[in-house]
Amino acid sequence: MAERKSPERKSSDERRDEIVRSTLRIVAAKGFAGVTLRDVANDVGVVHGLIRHYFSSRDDLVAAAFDFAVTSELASDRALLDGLNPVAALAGWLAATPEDHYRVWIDAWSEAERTPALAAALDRHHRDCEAILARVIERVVDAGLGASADPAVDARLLTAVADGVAVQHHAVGIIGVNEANAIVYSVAERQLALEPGILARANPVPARGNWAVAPAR
Amino acid sequence: MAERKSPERKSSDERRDEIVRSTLRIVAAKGFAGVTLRDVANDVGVVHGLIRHYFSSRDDLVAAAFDFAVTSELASDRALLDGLNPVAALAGWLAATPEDHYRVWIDAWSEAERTPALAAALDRHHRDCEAILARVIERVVDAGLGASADPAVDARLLTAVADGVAVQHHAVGIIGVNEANAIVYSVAERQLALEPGILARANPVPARGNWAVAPAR
DNA sequence: ATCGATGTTGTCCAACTGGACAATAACGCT
DNA sequence: AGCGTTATTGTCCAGTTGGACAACATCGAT
Repeated sequence: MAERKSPERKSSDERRDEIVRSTLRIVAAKGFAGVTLRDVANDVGVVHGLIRHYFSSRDDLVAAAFDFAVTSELASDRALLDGLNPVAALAGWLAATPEDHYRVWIDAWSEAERTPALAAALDRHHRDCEAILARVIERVVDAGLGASADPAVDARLLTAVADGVAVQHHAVGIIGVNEANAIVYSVAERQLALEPGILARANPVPARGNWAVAPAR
Repeated sequence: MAERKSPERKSSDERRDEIVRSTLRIVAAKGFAGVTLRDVANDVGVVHGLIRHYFSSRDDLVAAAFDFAVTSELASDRALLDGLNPVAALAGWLAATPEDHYRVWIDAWSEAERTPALAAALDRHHRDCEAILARVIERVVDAGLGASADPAVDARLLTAVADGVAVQHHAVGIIGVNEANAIVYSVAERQLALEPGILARANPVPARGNWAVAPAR
């Protein structure tokens, strides 16, 4: 319409990725419900009409953002855990995760009820998480360090415990990171018949996190 | 301004209560972030200006609604649990709760980050929950049916587990009510050295719930 | 009976929302 | 070089939002 400068045109995939990352930044600041096309556009540095060019609706954008966050998060976790010994991997997976990353999950739990696409992604990725943990448990058992009647069942149990502890830690703020880890570790050691204290001594590298909510701008 | 009929004037407290209950109905449908003064006003059957007459801001309204929901919920729970034997009380408290009630908590976890008043209420009521559970644990121990090195610590642990399981059940939908109860009960029995299966056999009355999200209108 | 306090209404507003779309500019292909 | 595709922009829109406020109605106290 008006003057037209040089709009620094980017490839489709690149721009799409940029938009998704900006959306995650907005989500971190205002939650899924607080995402507006204009905020995202402003963060990317484009006009809000362009967002619609890439995502047919706001819901599409929100669901894509969550999916991207978790997919990349889990991919890097898988790689990290594979390089550790079984006990360290277990301790790392169960360890408290960075605030930013869990907030996305908590927001998603809340928002999923009203966003079917988000609910579907949530179900999928929770199963992924359980599967990853089940595999780690199997490795622990195979190494003769613990016991599990059914790794899948124990994984489901421990996933629930880890999520609950994360809520108390991140959302409620009623417990600190040390207490959070202590709770999860004590339940896990008891459930898997591990030597008490072995998980804390594993000095775990907290897993998770690579979609990097960049400097807040 | 225009004609003035008979506005069916209500007492201040009555109206306030009405507004809070309507707000909770909106929260159940759209989450805390989805509460608008106009929706609430429409549900009550008044003009949106009146809501502001009672609550100085939208945030005030939201925080008051959560506070009311949980306060009344916990009050009725306390009364219910006191009338049960220790094991039944424990089983009842840990049992899966109605969907409506947990959704409010999940939404609050998500929204608390951006609403200080909500965060304060959340912290307060989570401590209440822990205290209630700690008391039940003490009764179980006093009755000689279980053991606890520190009821407060165990209460904190089991609260986290119950919340995590509730997330998996209500928000993610990955487990059913039976599996949810089975997980919480197994952890509790192990943690408190209870006879395995005793909680499930207690045939618990699921506690919680009296602020009654009325028929959806 | 009078009057101040307050419950209640209607109406206004500036800001913001998601969506739509025509115009334009850069690109990829032949 | 020409042409179709598409990334990108600016602008419009109808709807909704939280907030403000003057006018009016009802009540309780005196």
